[in-house]
Amino acid sequence: MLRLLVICGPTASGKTALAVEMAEKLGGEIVSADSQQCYRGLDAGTAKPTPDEQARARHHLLDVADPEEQLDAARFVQLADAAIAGIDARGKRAIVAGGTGLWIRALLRGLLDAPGASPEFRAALREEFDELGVPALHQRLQGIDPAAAAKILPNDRVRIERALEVHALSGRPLSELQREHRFAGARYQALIWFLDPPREVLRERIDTRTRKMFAGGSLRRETESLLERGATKALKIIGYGECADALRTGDWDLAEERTKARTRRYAKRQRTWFGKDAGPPLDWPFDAVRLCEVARRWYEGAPAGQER
RNA sequence: GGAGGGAUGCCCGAGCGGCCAAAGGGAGCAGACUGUAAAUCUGCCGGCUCACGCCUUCGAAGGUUCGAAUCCUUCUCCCUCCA
Repeated sequence: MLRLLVICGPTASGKTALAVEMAEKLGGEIVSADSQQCYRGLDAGTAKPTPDEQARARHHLLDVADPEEQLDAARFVQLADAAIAGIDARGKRAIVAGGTGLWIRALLRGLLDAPGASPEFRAALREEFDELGVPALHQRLQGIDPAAAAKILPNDRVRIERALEVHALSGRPLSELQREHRFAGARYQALIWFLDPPREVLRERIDTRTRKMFAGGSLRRETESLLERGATKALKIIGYGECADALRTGDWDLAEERTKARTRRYAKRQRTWFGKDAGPPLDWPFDAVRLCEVARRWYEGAPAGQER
């Protein structure tokens, strides 16, 4: 089984910088596991690796879709698998770096075998339940897949719709598929580094980054371009929606503050996720030189468990 | 100088005699997560307590009342209008 180094952690924790450094020192290429950096045209707002960073180390899965397209976890796994295979074939080392917990989990453990999202099915559901409300959807799920309904809260529209969709398209209840799958099988041998800076440090880094984001003109240009193209889905991404608001209201300070706050909450969710999935975080501050040695040994076949 | 309006929990803001430790929002804290995941959703959020509960809060000090964030008096500060 192929060996990978996975660098995860909350946004602004320094994943990119560490990944680039490791790639340079170890002869590696980076596979981005980021659900927003994969879109073209979203650079400043997603803190995508800069051209300079991309020149220092080869990156994969950046700019592989347009913002109006939907790149989901399953598609990500396909693309990442292909990228990793390519890296291996070139005799290089694959470094996965990113903050999208579900995507990393999916890459490492696979997703259950179920049909993909069906826009038609979702649209029909929306139409039918527009008036009735989300709890009514939950009621329906209760009748179809009680086990799934028990685990999904009555207002969680996204999950309820998905559970209904899986059943409607595959004929099997989602809860049953989940019971069989359980993320049980490993697809790669992964050395996982969870970057988790102290709260105050992360906050400061988020503030600084957001300030620069708004001070430079790129975020604004990118947002304007999204608005022109009607790529409204991208306005859900942290920073872009706030920027679009500011373009309308002129209140840039508010937009910046909101972006900072939203980023903080996002970072918290990431911490919660990785705290569970990735185990204890790396000591902070980390020693890149030592980590480099650790990674080298890992790629050379050191047994799991001795990677620290 | 005169006439009004206002001061509420970290912030904004509702409440205008009991059902008020005080709606709602924000921030903060914790958590869930199997093809939307930077999404979606949940809980906590004055103090003490595992809890029944107890204690201290609605600018300050007095007062009315069985009972006050809510009514009255004085004081402090803020805003608007007239001079």
